[in-house]
Amino acid sequence: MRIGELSERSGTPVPTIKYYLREGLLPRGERTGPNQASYGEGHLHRLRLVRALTDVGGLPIATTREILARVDSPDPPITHELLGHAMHVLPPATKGVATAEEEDHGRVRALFERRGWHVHPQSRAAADLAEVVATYRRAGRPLDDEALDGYAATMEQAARVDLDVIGRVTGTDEILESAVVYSVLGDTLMAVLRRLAQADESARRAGVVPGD
Amino acid sequence: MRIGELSERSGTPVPTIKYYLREGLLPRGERTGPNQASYGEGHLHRLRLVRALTDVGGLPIATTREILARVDSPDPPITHELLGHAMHVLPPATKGVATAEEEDHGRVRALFERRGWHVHPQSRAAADLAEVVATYRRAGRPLDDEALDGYAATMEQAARVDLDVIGRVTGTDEILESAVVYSVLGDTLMAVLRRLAQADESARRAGVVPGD
DNA sequence: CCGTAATGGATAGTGGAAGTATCCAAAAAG
DNA sequence: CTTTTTGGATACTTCCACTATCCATTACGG
Repeated sequence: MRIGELSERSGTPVPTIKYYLREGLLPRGERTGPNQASYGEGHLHRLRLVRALTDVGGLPIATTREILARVDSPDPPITHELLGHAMHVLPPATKGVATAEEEDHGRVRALFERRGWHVHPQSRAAADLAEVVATYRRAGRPLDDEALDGYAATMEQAARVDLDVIGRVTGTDEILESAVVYSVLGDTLMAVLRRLAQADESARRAGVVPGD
Repeated sequence: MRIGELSERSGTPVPTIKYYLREGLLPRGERTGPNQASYGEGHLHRLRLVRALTDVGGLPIATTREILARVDSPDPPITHELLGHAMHVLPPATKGVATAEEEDHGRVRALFERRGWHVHPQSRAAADLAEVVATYRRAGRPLDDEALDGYAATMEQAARVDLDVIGRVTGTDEILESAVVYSVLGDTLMAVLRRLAQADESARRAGVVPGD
């Protein structure tokens, strides 16, 4: 197909597709003449993936390009760590603006200890967590250990659902892509479901009989 | 205090504080002369709140202003629905770019039914959820009912932790602000904890003995 | 007391991100 | 055989979140 059909079928304007081609988010089509190229179903799939990650996942274009490059790279992730590897592909959850104090890092290490989490305390994710903990504190709403444990336990459950869902995907080369999709869109999904669950729980506690 | 100290104590550059004053995110200080004004601890608190919501919560300036305006407004939220009300103050979780089909809305209604959620299917949050469900589908990774239920159950648990934490806050006028902080920063916290829990769960399933 | 620095407030400018618009000669379509 | 579309390059636009500059005052340090 040519770019017009790609645009039609994906709902993306032609100039935007050209922009993604320039930026390397979408591979060029196969050249068939001086001003002709042909795109396949793979291009359409990739384009839909880009829109999902950027529009709903909220990823910047530059981050999306890096993630896709790693998803495409044929270097062999050891099967045994394929899923753990997929996590490395993911974008950082924070912008790294606030800086955490030793106090916050200590609380993060203690949390890992309590939950038996197998995570290197120097990892990027651990630093992100300390940053978020520090932000709660500075905003005047510190998180106590009970709350932190409660949220951690909740996310353990979410992670089990994630891995179950990803585990259902067959095809080694599809696993990495699906891990990215489920993880990135998962953040947005969690946020939306959490708002709904909050509203419901709030009504429930206010004494509104469910199903009323 | 004057603007220099406010800047010092909050870690925010003076020009940025002036920008927030212009944009109405921070109330003006009390005028004490033609070019002098004095700020109090309340201003410092508000400034830290703004930085928490924008830097770590990722909210745009305009959204932050609207939220703060509602937090400030003294119109009486009925105690019985104060927490549910707080949810209305919150920003939408999606940008409303993708459009869901009837199929997606149907799945959302069915989910509400299965979980006994007390939510109006025409609400903004329900539309957001349908949009996210549609995005998974278009990205070629549809969510089945089992996964959706699993995530919903997880977020019910998160919401219970949220309401427990918010419930510990005393002082009626503080509750709305804390509900906003916990909800907004909670999204980021969930995302970070989920990455960590995913990595741990992934290692666990790969046969790495925990605590090894 | 006096020179330097900081202040409140207004107005203008910057830099990055994500597209849009325009142009072109060469196909393609009706 | 005229009109539209195409691939590709280059230039332009819009929005956002700040920064910089300016100015007539205070405030501060020696």
